[in-house]
Amino acid sequence: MTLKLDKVNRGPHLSTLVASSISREIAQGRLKPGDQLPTEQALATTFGVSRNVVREAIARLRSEGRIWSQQGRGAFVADATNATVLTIDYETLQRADSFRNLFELRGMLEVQIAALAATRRSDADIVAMEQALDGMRTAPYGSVAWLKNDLGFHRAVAEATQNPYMGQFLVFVSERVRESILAAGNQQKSDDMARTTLGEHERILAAIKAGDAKGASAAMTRHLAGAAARVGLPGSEASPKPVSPALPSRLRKAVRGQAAG
Amino acid sequence: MTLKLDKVNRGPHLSTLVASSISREIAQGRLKPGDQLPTEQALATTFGVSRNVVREAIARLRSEGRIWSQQGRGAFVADATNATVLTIDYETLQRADSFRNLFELRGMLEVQIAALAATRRSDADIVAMEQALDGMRTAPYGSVAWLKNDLGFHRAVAEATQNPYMGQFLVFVSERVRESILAAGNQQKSDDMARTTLGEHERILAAIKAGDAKGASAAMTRHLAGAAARVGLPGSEASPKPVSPALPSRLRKAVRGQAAG
DNA sequence: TAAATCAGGGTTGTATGATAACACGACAAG
DNA sequence: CTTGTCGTGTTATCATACAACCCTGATTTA
Repeated sequence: MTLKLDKVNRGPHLSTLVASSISREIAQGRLKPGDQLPTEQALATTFGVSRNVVREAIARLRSEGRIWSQQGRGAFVADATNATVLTIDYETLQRADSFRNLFELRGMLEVQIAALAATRRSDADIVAMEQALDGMRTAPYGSVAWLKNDLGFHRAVAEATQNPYMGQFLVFVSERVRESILAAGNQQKSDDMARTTLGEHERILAAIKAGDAKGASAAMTRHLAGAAARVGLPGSEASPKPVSPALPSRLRKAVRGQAAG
Repeated sequence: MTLKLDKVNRGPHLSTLVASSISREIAQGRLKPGDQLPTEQALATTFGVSRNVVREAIARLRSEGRIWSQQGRGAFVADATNATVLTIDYETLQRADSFRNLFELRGMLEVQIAALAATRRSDADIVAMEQALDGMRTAPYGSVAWLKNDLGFHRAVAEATQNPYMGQFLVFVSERVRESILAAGNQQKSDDMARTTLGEHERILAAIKAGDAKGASAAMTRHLAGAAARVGLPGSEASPKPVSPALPSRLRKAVRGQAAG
C-alpha cells in the first residue's frame, strides 16, 4: 500500500497561517474594503499566538497591498485594486483548467513578443538567444540545464523587445506554467523531442534575426503548439474559436493550445 | 496660489526600509542565489534596529519568494525564478519610460483579449459590460466613479474570455498604468473627452456583442490610441516599428502608443 | 575501526513586557 | 466657534528570554 502523506506543511511559520487566515477572511468577503481589523492584541489572543507573530503576518499582508495600517489608528482592509503584487497561490496551480488557462495567457504573450522582438532586436539580443540555444544543444533533454537555457531563450526574446516588463511578465507566467506541469507530472521524454524542440527554437531565432515579424510569431505559434502536444495538453476543447483572430487564418489551428518550452 | 503638498510618506516603517535594502542587495548581485544572509542579530546591529524589525522584513521577503529560511540554519537567497509574486516598485513607476512600456504591455493584452472575448463572451458578460457603460454615462468624466466603471468595463471584457488570469493580469497592469499616470499628473479634462471615450467603448462592446473578433481588436486598438493621446503620450518616438505586425497594416499606426482607459 | 550517541554552540521561531509615536475624542478656556 | 490640553487606545519599536532546530565534534559503544 502506498503512503497517503498529507501535503507537506508549507510555511510552518505561525505568521504564515495567520496571514492566510486573515487573507481568507478578506477573499470571502467577511472583511470588506475599508473595514478595520481587530487590534493586534485581539488578533493575538484569538489566534492564540504572540503579538509578534501577528505583526509579521500584517507586515506580509501590507507588503501585498491587501491592508494598510497607520500608527495610532489601526489596520484597515485596502481596496482590491490596490494590490501591489500579482500572485497565484499554489493550490489553484494544481487544477487542470488553471494549467490550460495559464498556457493560453503565455501563448498570447509569446506570440506578440516574438513579433515585437523581430522589429526591435539588437545584435546583443541575437547573441543571447544563440548562447541559450547552444546551452540547450549540449544539455540532455529535460535536464535542469536544458530547462534553464530554454527559459533563457524565451527571456532573451522578450528582452529583445526593449521593454523590460515583457520579460518580467513572461518569465513569471512561464514559471507558473512550469510549476503547473510539475504538479501534474505527466510529461514523457523521448529522444527526438530534443531535436524537434531545438528545430522550433531555431526557426524562431531565424525569423527574429531576419527581422521578419510575421514569421517570428508564426514560428512561435508552431513552437507553442508543439510544446502543448509534448506536455499532453488536449488542445482545442476549451477554446473552440481561434485564439488570435488577428493572425493569418492558416495559423489559427496551431494557436488553440499552448504550454511548455 | 494653490498648495503644492507632497504625497504622504508611504511606508515609513523600518521593516520596509530593511526589506528594500536587502532586496536591493539581491537585485544588484551582491547577494547571489544560495548565499546565506547574515544572522538576524547581525542584520539588526548593522541596520541599527531591533531584531523584531529585521524579522518583519524577512517575513516579507520570504512571502515574496526572494529568500527562504530554516530554523536552526539561517536564511538563504532563493533562485530568481522562485519569486512567487510579480511586483513593480513605486520608484520605477515614476519614470517616463516605464510608463510607456507599461502602456505597451497593456495594449498588447487588451487587443488580444478583446478578440478572444468576442469569440467566447456569454450573455452575462454582455450585461456586465453594459452596466459598466451605464455607470460611465452617469458619472462625470475623470471622477472616481467614472474611473471605476472604466476599469470595470475592461475587466468585464477580460472576464468574457472565460480565462480568469486574463482579468487578473490586465487589472494589475492597468492599475500600474493608472498609478503611473497619477505620478506624472499631466492629464487634462475637456467636455467632449467623455463623449469620445464613451463612443470608443461602445464600438468595442458592439463588436464583442456581434462576435466580431477582428472588429473588437480593431476597436480596442482605436480606443487605446485615443487614450494615449488623451493622457499625453507622445506616441511613436520610442517604437519606430509597428508594435503588432500581425494586425492589418491600416491599424499599425494607431497601436504605437497606448495608455489610459 | 566504525557506528551510534550525546553535549555544546549557533540560529531561527515564538513569547512577553515595556516604551515611544501617533490618532482621536472629550473637555475646558478664550 | 476656535484653540489648547489631556487621557485613552493603537500601532511601531525595542529588549530580553526561552524553545526548537541544525550542525559539529567529542565521546561512547559495538
